[in-house]
Amino acid sequence: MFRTTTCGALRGSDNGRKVTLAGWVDSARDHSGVFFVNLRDRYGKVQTVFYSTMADSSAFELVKTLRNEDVVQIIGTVRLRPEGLVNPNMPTGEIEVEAEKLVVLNRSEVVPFIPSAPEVPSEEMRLKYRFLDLRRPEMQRILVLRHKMTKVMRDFFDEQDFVEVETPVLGKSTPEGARDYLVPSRVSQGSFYALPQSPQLYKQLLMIAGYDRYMQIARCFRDEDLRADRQPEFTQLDIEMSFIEMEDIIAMMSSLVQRLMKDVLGRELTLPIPRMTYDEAMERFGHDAPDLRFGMELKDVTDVAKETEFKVFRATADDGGRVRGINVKNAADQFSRKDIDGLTAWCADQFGAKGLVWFKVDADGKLTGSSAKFLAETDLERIAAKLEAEPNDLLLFSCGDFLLTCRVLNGLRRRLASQLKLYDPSEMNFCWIVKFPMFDWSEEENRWVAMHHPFTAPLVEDLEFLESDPGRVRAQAYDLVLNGFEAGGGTIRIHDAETQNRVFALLGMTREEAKGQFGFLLDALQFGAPPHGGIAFGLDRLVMLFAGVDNIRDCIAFPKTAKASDLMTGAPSPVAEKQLAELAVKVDLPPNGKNA
RNA sequence: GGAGACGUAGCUCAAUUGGUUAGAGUCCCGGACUGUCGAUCCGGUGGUUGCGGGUUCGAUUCCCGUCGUCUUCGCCA
Repeated sequence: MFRTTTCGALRGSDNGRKVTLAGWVDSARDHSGVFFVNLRDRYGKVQTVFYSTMADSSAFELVKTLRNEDVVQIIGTVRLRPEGLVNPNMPTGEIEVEAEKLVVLNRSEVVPFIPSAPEVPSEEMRLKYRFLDLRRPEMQRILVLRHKMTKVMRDFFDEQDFVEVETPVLGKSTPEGARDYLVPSRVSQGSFYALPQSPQLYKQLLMIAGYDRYMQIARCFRDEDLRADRQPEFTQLDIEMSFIEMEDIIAMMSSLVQRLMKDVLGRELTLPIPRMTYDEAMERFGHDAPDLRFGMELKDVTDVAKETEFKVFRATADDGGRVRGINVKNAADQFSRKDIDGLTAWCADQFGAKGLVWFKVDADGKLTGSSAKFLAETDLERIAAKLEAEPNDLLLFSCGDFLLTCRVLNGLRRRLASQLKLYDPSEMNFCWIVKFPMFDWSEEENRWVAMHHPFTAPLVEDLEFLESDPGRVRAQAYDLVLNGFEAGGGTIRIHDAETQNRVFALLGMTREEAKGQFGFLLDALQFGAPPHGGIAFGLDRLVMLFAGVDNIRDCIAFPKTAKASDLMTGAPSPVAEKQLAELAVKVDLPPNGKNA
């Protein structure tokens, strides 16, 4: 037997047990007559001790040659540590293993970095030597947490009669949505598969096929630029149900989240999860995924702006724009003029804000600041009242069209809350956002585009405006928000061909175009499609939030860099001419082609 | 596609307004030590300052380009 126990398992009660351990050398300490080796595996660490007086003297010579990350097997006896030498910082600190035999299973070269070192190496090093990085306890904690979460998900849905079905990875490219990853076909030269952005259409077809409760932990691909919380290859918990309404999905998923909180983090979550409409979220927080762990809500003062002579305010209001602001409570003394200029420049750079109007509240509750002199006393008082200004508050205002003020104030709100530590980072704050708009007007394409996807069902009460006032139509859509991140989202689908065709028409798609792209779905809708809907959670992001880390790469075993490359394997890479020839693919780099 | 930050020893970092031989910790090598646990102590090896160009008497430092990593805007139905 290679090992009779793991490195993290031994306790005082194992005193006297003869054990065989196997693992990596975490540290080796030479005290001449006594030699300590801390042995590590994914279950923990245990101290082993070698004495110069041990029976097998060759083992004592051998142990002196051990270096970090050598893989060894140690046979010995568990001993309670002598009095005063117990290490309370180690779970196995009550005991040590007195070695009798040492087998070197494999020597390690000198490692580029030591997994147990206190300083974390640069991310570049970690990604290049990911196998070493994954030896770090923090990475093991996250990957095990991820496993627990997917296990809870599978158990939960299994108990509710869901069926896990795998859908294809090689699929058909569709023009809507994100850029596709393409895979050339050898058998049909000149034709391409697309990797799925999500299993959306397949899961709807499964509903039509009668699998009324479907789940999948599905890999999805989107060839778009990356972010701290976005990878080109990511995982969704994908759900679809038949004969249900939005309330059923929300209840089901709320219950899952409650279970995850309980089983994974040991924390209670009281249901129901609060709800907010999209309009309310945009009005109060400037974003459709508001972070509700802190206040600093957006307040509108456009009506004051309309009546004032202060040009910045007045012009905005007269142009049909909005003047909105936030109150940074009790922070005026923490922001110098220079700091505020810094915030203004940041807003200009990040969101295209023309400027910020700011006031500080003095000890008498009066607004002061460079813009105060342009405003009448009564206007200042009205503004102060609307923002519930108190002495030493800092008020920041953004002027412009509604969406600009949303972007600017949401950005400021998040940045300042983080900077001023206005929330408990360990809080898990869930919220459902409902009643999203169906369509967005695209200036670029000069047409309406679907905000979710073109199979989303409109709210029944808004159906009548579908042609007359598309901007007014709201969708049967719902997002779960956790700590200001969109954790997941879903919709009730259109299940009749007539409504589907009306939506396609509004999106500027002819019947022929729709048929060409989604013909199989339109066909299927005519063969007995049940009412259905579903949702998908971003698993990597959910793990990130449950693990309390701020980076999705730490939640994926082998992630990609911001340029979508894998520093360990070197993917993507050029391929042999022969491979390209088989696929009838020609590489045509631009003259300044940056490709290697 | 745009913006910003960073790139110095194997690793983590320092280096004053641009100024002598680019330092420290760790790792590694050698030595000491019978109770350490981020061991300690003594000694030693280790550098094309990412790469290319420019300014300068002199560049880790300033400028331009380029590559890489990160953050972010656009983008992500």
